[in-house]
Amino acid sequence: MLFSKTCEYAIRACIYIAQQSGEDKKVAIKEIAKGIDSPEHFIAKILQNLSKKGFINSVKGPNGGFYMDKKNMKTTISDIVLLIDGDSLFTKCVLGLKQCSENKPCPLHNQYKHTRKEIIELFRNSKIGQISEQVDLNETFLKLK
Amino acid sequence: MLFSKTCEYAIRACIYIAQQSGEDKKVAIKEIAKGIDSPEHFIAKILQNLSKKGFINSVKGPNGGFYMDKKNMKTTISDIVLLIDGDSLFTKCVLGLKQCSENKPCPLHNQYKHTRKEIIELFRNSKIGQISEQVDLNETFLKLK
DNA sequence: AAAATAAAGGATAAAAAACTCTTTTATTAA
DNA sequence: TTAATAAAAGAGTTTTTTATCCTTTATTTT
Ligand code: FES
Ligand code: FES
Repeated sequence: MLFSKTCEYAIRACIYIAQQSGEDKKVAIKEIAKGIDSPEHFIAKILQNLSKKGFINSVKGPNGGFYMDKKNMKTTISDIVLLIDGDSLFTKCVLGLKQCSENKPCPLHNQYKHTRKEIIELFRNSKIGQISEQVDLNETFLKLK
Repeated sequence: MLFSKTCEYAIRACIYIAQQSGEDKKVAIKEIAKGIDSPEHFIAKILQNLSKKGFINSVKGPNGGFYMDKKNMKTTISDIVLLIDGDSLFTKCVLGLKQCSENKPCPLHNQYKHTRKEIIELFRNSKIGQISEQVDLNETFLKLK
């Protein structure tokens, strides 16, 4: 498993919010939970955190909810992963050595470093705004029926 | 994190046993724990499991311990991962959708599938026997200092 | 045969991750 | 200005992962 459950939900939620909302249209927790098929109270906590860190925007009260402004549309998958799971996936030794380095590499280091670089690039190049468009076109999905 | 802690220890332990042991020379739990810098009682449990599944060989009593026969030298990292962590890393959706498929792909599926293939290949092509030789030559390491 | 050794097995404990519930605060609309 | 709404905040529970301890079994050496 690359990501924690929390991180999976966070990414799906961000994409959903980007796709469903606008400055005027907001989406409520309940709708998000349904839209990405996640536990309602759990995603609530995650959204709270994303909001506090400024990754998504929120408004309380009637007609309130979550939305994503232009700036936040540029957030990358990498940004979200770093916020939720930290940089372990990107920097830590795949076999759990205290640190990953070229001097004292683990037996998988030399092959794995290339794959890891690819992973990092992939997530760095994936912007929420652009991804949400694919979902909008029904090319990709955030939950299964 | 790609692997569970259990899986990291299991891989390191297998490589250590392959490198240190032979049909006549066996290594004890204590030495293994030191050699790969893992909790002694925890690695004991893991070795028990690896032994039961036939991934490593063991002998009880004085001068007993763990070793690895010719056949087990051919075990791959992939085999160990499948035993300990199951196939989630290789088959499950990276964003946690109920299933990963081409029909209903998640937003990361199309790029990620190539990376995943690389990961799978990398681990399938890494044989314990061959890896242990690198460690023997001090080219790669199982613990830091 | 007895004592010593080392893994196997089983039960438990601590920590982290996943998930839930209840109360409070901000905002809006009636 | 009151009632309703929806997120924020905080506390709590459950489950899984990580780790430890103790007893039993097998083997070997004395
Ligand atoms: S040292 Fe293990 S991945 Fe770099
Ligand atoms: S559907 Fe998500 S990785 Fe294939």
